[in-house]
Amino acid sequence: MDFAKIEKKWQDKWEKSKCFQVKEDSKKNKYYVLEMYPYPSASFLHMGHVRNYTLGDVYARFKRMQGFNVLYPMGYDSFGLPAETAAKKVGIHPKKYTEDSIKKIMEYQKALGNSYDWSRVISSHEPEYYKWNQYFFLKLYEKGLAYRKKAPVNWCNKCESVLANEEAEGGKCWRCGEQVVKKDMEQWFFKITKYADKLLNDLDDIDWPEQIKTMQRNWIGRSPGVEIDFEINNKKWKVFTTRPDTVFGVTFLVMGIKHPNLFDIVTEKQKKSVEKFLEKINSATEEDLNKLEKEGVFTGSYAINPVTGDKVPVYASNFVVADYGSGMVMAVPSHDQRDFEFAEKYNIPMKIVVQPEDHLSPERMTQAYTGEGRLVNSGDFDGLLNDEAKEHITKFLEEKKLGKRTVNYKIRDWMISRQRYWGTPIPIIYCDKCGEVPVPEKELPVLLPEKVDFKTAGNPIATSKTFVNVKCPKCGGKGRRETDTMGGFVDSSWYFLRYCDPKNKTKPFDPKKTDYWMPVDQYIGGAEHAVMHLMYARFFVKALKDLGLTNFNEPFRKLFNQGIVYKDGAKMSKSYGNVVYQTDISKQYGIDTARLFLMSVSSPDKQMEWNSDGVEGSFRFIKKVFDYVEDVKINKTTDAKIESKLNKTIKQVTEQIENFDYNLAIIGIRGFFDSLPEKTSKDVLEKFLKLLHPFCPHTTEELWEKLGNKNFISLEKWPKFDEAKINDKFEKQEKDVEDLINDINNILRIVGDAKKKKVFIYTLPNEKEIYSEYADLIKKKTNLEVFIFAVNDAKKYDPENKSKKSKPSKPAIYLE
RNA sequence: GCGGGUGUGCCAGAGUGGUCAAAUGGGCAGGACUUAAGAUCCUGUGACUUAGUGUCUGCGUAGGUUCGAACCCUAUCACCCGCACCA
Repeated sequence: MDFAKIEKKWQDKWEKSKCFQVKEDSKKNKYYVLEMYPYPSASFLHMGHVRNYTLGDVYARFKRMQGFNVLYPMGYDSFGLPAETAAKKVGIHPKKYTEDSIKKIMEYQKALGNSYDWSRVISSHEPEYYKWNQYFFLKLYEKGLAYRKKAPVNWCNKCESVLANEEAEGGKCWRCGEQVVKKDMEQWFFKITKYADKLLNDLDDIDWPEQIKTMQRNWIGRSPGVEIDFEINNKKWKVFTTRPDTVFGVTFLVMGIKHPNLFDIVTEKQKKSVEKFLEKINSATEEDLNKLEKEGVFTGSYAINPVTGDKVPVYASNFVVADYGSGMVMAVPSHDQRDFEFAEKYNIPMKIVVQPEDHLSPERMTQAYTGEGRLVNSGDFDGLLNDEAKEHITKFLEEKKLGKRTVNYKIRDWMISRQRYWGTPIPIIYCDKCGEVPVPEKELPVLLPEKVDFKTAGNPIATSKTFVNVKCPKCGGKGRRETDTMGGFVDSSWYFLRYCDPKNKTKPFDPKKTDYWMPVDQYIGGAEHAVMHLMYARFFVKALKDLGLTNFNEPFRKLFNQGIVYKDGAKMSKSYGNVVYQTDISKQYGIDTARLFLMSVSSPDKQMEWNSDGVEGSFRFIKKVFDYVEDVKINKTTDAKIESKLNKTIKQVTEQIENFDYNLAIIGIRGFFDSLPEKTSKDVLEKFLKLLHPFCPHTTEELWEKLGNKNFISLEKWPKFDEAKINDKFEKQEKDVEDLINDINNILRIVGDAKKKKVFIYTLPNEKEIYSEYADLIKKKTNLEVFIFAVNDAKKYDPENKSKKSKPSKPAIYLE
């Protein structure tokens, strides 16, 4: 079996025949299988990649054989930092670096034998692709969904450059080691928050792992509550709370120290101490900030509690997030742990307003009470269960115009701008007269300048004068082009749409085509994208729908998270130095072995420990199949036993592949193969090959051809099972025979006498025929000469009269 | 701290109330074949016991529910992954 030759042969044939290229066909049901497109940073594939791609290919091949029109494309997420870093370090242009990598990766991917439609390859760094990023940006900008505002970025003073989070790890600049500071700079955003509710609610309609949905729900962080007006120095300030039931217990207010209007309420007298406090917090490094406990400072002002009229002090503290809610909270130390800790530290009194059965008293409390109880010290609301009181007090506040219901979200707008070269230029021009001016659509794409200086600090793109200095599209005056580029998540938010129509020159895609193919039926990728890519892509699709460009709500109907491949206790990756390359295995055993092995060791959604030992087993199996099919004698008929087992196997394997229980499916296929007799029918063989095909496409194509078929097994119909042919009687028989064999072997072991050469089996008269059918098997498994008698057989050989022990399904045994 | 997950035999990994001493593969041991090695095939692989039997121990640890638990519940430990003061 020359697997290298076989692989090459079929990969060439597939490519030449274009058999995996698809087009829209209204007569056929479509199925869109997609793996998250890879970032082409590494020019090799390791077992983690092979596992991921095989996972998708098995599904695509399975669905194709089931008669679906399967779209299964591949492409490259080719913009991004690593290429730029390489350019700076080694002096290779990111474009060359990227395109070289893509070439290599593609070569390795093709060697996997996956059934991609290679005519649809896209790379996001190509102008034909990123042009449409710019187009979408302009559309979103028109609708007010793209906007610019100040936001903090990582900044290195020495390099005078913005740093990506990865470059600012540990709060130090990766290049010079300088302390990284947070600096407010103008940044571009997409208004994902506008879609918060849709993003949350539509999760119910998609078939994703619960874990990912939960992560997205938490990330969106919807919390309904009330905004209450507190008066400070005769001015109303809004305060958001989810616990209006505790409003009578407010003993102080806290404003976030980053609140833009903090100094409006700081009194002259307190100014110095507030400033000192801010200085202290600001000088702390990013790392220390996370460990910092709740600290605060009195602002000098007092607020009036709208329901009690009490005057309570207003503090500023680091524990309040300035850009959530109103950036200020009402503190109820008796019923909120954070407020409790703060109050203890600064000796602020507390007031109990929710009283549980076992009475609380402020003196004895060691932590806040956040449970259920009845209201006390709350005026007319006393006696209500606090849960009911929430609603009553909210109504009261609304009636008295002291507050109103609102919903807050944790999710923030999506910051898309990067002060980086290797990305899509943002199509905006700044003009002294006209301000921020979008580039007219017909001037797209705004090409990324190739000749830039990677040596100087800052964003390399800014070194291209021809790029930066342009005329204002509005007034023709002097303009300056935006030098920020879009982060890579913009690219990956719609690439699955481009696959539907990858060569379209006039539009990002033809809606007729996306309407046919979308949504992606089965998306496959790592869980690490739970709240980034998967959220952005959902937002994008929803926004595009509102722009009238598409007709569907969700991009990915089903999602499957593959498990990570580990080795020596760490995730397989180049940086850990524990990679096993695709070629390490394929050279020695062939790629089908690698595929089969990876799919059989464990459930695909679980992490797995790489262990090369097991590969042998998969290799042996493929070899056995190969030898068997080459030498098998073809029988015209098939006996009912095999027929039953075959149909049962088809039934189970079909279900198992559908549910991604690939490991179990393979066990079933192997089990069926083991039960094949020396002679078998072509039909059985062909069905068996079809079941195996998604896992071992090359081997099965080769054997399919050997059986005299001229077409591709890849395009054959998935076998159907016939429930009527499944007969459990055979299974019972098999089990009985197996028991018998075990018994014989058991006796052999007990007597410890290797001299036994013959086994005499005494069955009930009506069972003799059944056991006789298995005589060969019994011989094989016991290594004894087999004689089978019915108990009433007058001529039977039975010197010890064992035959009287015979029972139904349990023949008697005598060894000699 | 919160949320999610995992913990099974020498190893990897199935199994989620009885049919479980626990699939499948690997490793290891023994046997067949062979001049030999390899390949292939068969058997065994918790303990004790037994002409095909029976008993005990056992699925992170400790309890509980049940006629019955690897599987359900409670507590606990370990590891992994997210989020991280969101009022």
